[in-house]
Amino acid sequence: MSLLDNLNPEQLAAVTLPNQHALILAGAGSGKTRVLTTRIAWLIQTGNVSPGGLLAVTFTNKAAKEMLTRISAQLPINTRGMWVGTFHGLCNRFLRTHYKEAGLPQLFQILDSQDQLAAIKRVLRSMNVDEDKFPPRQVQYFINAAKEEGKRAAQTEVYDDFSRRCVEIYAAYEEQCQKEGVVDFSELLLRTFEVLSRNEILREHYQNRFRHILVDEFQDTNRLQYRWLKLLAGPQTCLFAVGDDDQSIYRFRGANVGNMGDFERDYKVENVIRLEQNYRSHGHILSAANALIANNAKRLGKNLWTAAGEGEPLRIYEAQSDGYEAAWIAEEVQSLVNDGHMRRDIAILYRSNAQSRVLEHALFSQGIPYRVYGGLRFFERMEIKHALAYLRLLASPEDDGAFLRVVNFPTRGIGARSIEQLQDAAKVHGTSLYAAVPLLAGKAGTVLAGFTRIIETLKSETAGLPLPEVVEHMLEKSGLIAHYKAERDGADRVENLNELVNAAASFMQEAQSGQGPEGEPVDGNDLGTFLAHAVLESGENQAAEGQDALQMMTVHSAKGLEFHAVFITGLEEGLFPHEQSVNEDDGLEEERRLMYVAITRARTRLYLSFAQTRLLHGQTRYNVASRFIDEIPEGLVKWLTPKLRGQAAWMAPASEWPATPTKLPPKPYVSQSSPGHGFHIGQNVLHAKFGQGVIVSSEGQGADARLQINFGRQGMKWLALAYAKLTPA
DNA sequence: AATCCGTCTATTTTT
DNA sequence: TAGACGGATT
Repeated sequence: MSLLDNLNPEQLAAVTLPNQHALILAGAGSGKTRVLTTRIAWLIQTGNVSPGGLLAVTFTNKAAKEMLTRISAQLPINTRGMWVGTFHGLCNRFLRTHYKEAGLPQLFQILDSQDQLAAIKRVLRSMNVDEDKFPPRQVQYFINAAKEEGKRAAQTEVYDDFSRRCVEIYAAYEEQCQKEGVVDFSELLLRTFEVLSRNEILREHYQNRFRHILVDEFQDTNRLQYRWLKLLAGPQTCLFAVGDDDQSIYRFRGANVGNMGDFERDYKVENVIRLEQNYRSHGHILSAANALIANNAKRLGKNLWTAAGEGEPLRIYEAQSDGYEAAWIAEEVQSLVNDGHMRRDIAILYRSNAQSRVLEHALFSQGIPYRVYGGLRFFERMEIKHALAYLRLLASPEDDGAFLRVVNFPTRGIGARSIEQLQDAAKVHGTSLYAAVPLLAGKAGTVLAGFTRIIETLKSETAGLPLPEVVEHMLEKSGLIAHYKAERDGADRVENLNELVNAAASFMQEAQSGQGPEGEPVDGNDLGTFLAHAVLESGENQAAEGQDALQMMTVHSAKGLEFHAVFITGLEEGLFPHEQSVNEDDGLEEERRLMYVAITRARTRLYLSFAQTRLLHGQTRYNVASRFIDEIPEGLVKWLTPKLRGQAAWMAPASEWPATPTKLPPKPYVSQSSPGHGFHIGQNVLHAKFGQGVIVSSEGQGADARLQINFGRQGMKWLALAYAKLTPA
């Protein structure tokens, strides 16, 4: 069996491309990962390159891991020596090796976004900056945006008072990080980039080493990442970029689709290979996706096709309210399960996390097991962050962030006054907080010395111990376990802390088996390596797999996944496309790409649903169906509810009604709020012809608002507010 | 040091 | 509506 068996002509062309730069436009479900890994295997097998000459970069650890597994499955070689990992993981590896050239301490610590925010808050406080005028989050965004443009504070341009001050804060933040020996996520990239730019010897070394650089999800790269790639790629390096501009959905975090076009131009790419055969979805689903995305103007161009049949039409459901929508979905899921489908092969997708609530409620009351993706991950939990802070102090006492986090946690009578004195002393002597402790006299000095003694004792007691035992020891001696055991709802936290010991154990095990997270053996006993691992790979953001459960997630997190049946919910103007995106430059097109991603997740069955009314932020909103529904050709869809322009579904004759959910949500929706005009739901009104009635529901806003009114004997009517002469009764 | 209360805010997310 | 956060209270 050859590597190249069963590849289609385009895949084959991509895999066996001679040594040159290449851009692969890989549509959804077109076998992108397979091409990437087979290309690597092929390059090695044909002797084009040795594993050490390969660099493959991804965005997520999951993708990197998957790539390594698949390469190993295809080739009986050791993947050791190959650089496969995330941008951040690879930069970390580089900086650990060349810490001197990078001007970093050997055991530099990595800050995650939370830590970074805390560090920025400290800077703001030390500079006496008004946090109302300069919200820490905004400053964080500013700094990261600058770094992702490759700019230091000195090079960051200023256009107003706000940005001027932000640049000053940026400069102070840089200085603080340097002093404390910490590095944030974007710093990993920028620092590596700078070292490579300025150090010719190193640059040439790596340029000579890496003969082939492969990039996954190229449409998601930001400007700095692209420049980083350009720097690593020497005259003899072939760049192989795989991406899909139609699936570019991360502009909001700096992704620059333009990199694809730039790459084509910068490297005079002769071969743009399109992978357009889709192996995932049935015909109607693909046609819907193609038709929808054709509404975007800025595209490189691509049309998916499948050898599979047309399959079923897309099913569209219009619900009276979000509650009804959820109840209907729950019933439909149950009937799919009754038909023998696994719950894990069914997904409910939504645009924003807030939508999961109603859905969860309906699923819960029908007793359908489900898993919601997103939320806190293991290494981001408070108790874990505390534990890691103790470990960080063991590894590097200069880490003021870690120091402040746990100096008084669990509480040991070290108040704000003591900390303030300590900070002053540290500032005067130019030392870290930890090193400044012996400088303090009096009560503050005593209590603080008590803390450093704990750390010192811990350090000597754990010297030479295996990592899991170090962690176990730390949990005891720090008092963390005791603290959470004493706390009312601390049981889960204690469990998580114990899980940290297991995490350390399995980290070591993985390290000893020769496969570090980046594919190279690591010193499994190295506390510093474990800490970096914890930050860079903060773990699954979902608890135990366990039973067969329905999958719930945002459309963003569904990217790259596929399911037998998919529900795309909340397809309403304002929600999907989101109202905030519509104002953004290119926002609508990105929303459409998001919808494209959502549609292409489905293999055989796709449901689209929307609700006339939705409770959002404690207010009832009256919604119109999403324009994306209109963009799907009629011939591909089947309306489960009567398609009535602007009319409520329940106005249709009973015969046309779909099966009503048997279990309705407990409270459909009750609202007294009004959408802009003077009338509200439940209000009694008088009409010249129909007499007295009560407002049942409404839709639209302002001048084109329409009200549904129950006139009792005269029946239910929809009236346009602008024409019906209504008076409050 | 812990608890309470008012205020604010509310797309999308990986590293 | 609900959650997170900061400041004030006990």
